[in-house]
Amino acid sequence: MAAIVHNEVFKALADPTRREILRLLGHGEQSAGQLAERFDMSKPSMSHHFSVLKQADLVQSRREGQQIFYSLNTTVVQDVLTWLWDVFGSRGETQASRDPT
Amino acid sequence: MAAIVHNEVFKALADPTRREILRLLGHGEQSAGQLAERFDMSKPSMSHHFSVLKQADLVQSRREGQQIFYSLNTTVVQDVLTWLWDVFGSRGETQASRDPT
DNA sequence: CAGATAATTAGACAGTTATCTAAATATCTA
DNA sequence: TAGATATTTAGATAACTGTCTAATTATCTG
Repeated sequence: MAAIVHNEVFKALADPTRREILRLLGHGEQSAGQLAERFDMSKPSMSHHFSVLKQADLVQSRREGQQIFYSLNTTVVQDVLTWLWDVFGSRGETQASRDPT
Repeated sequence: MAAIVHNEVFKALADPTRREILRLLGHGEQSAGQLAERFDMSKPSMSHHFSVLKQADLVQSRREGQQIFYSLNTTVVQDVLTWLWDVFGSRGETQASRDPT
């Protein structure tokens, strides 16, 4: 049940643009173009952010014709929540197994 | 209830050393020296990490004689949990208040 | 006060990251 | 196949970050 959270996940969350992308994807999947037009940033830069999120396994992608649709991968974020809860949430309670990073 | 999480908080969590510091502080407050001797890293480097954590308001410090004791600031992490939950936690369930945009 | 201890600040440096423009790849349609 | 559209890849660069050593500050004690 360890819920290992790789460093990539935290690094991916460290950028405000990427967090905003995740928040938008919270409304449902969107194409790269749809996402990109919401930001004042070049498309290659946006593509870079998609890549980081994908590498962290925070999002999934699917091609449909010329477009690529991104969506949240909620299970990984469950792991982040678990990590945070493990460190901060159980203050003063029984110390179960603890997972390094 | 918005639970604004500053960028500093996520940037602070992006480093594995800092996450380990937080984890250790989960057992209770510790002095800078006690924490530092757990890591294969110079004391100034550790001090830098303490500073980042403090700036993010993830930890608090208190001086006792020559030593400075650090402890978790759990309320800020509650905000992180809330942010994550807001984005990822309620997928597919009853749609409570969700941030517009 | 002088010396010891605990911790931080200052400054330098290597590695990483976010961003851009230009070029390439993939797909659709006429 | 040629052209249009959607997206990524390549390469460059400025800014940021983590680390170190050396120096400084703060506190305690004889």
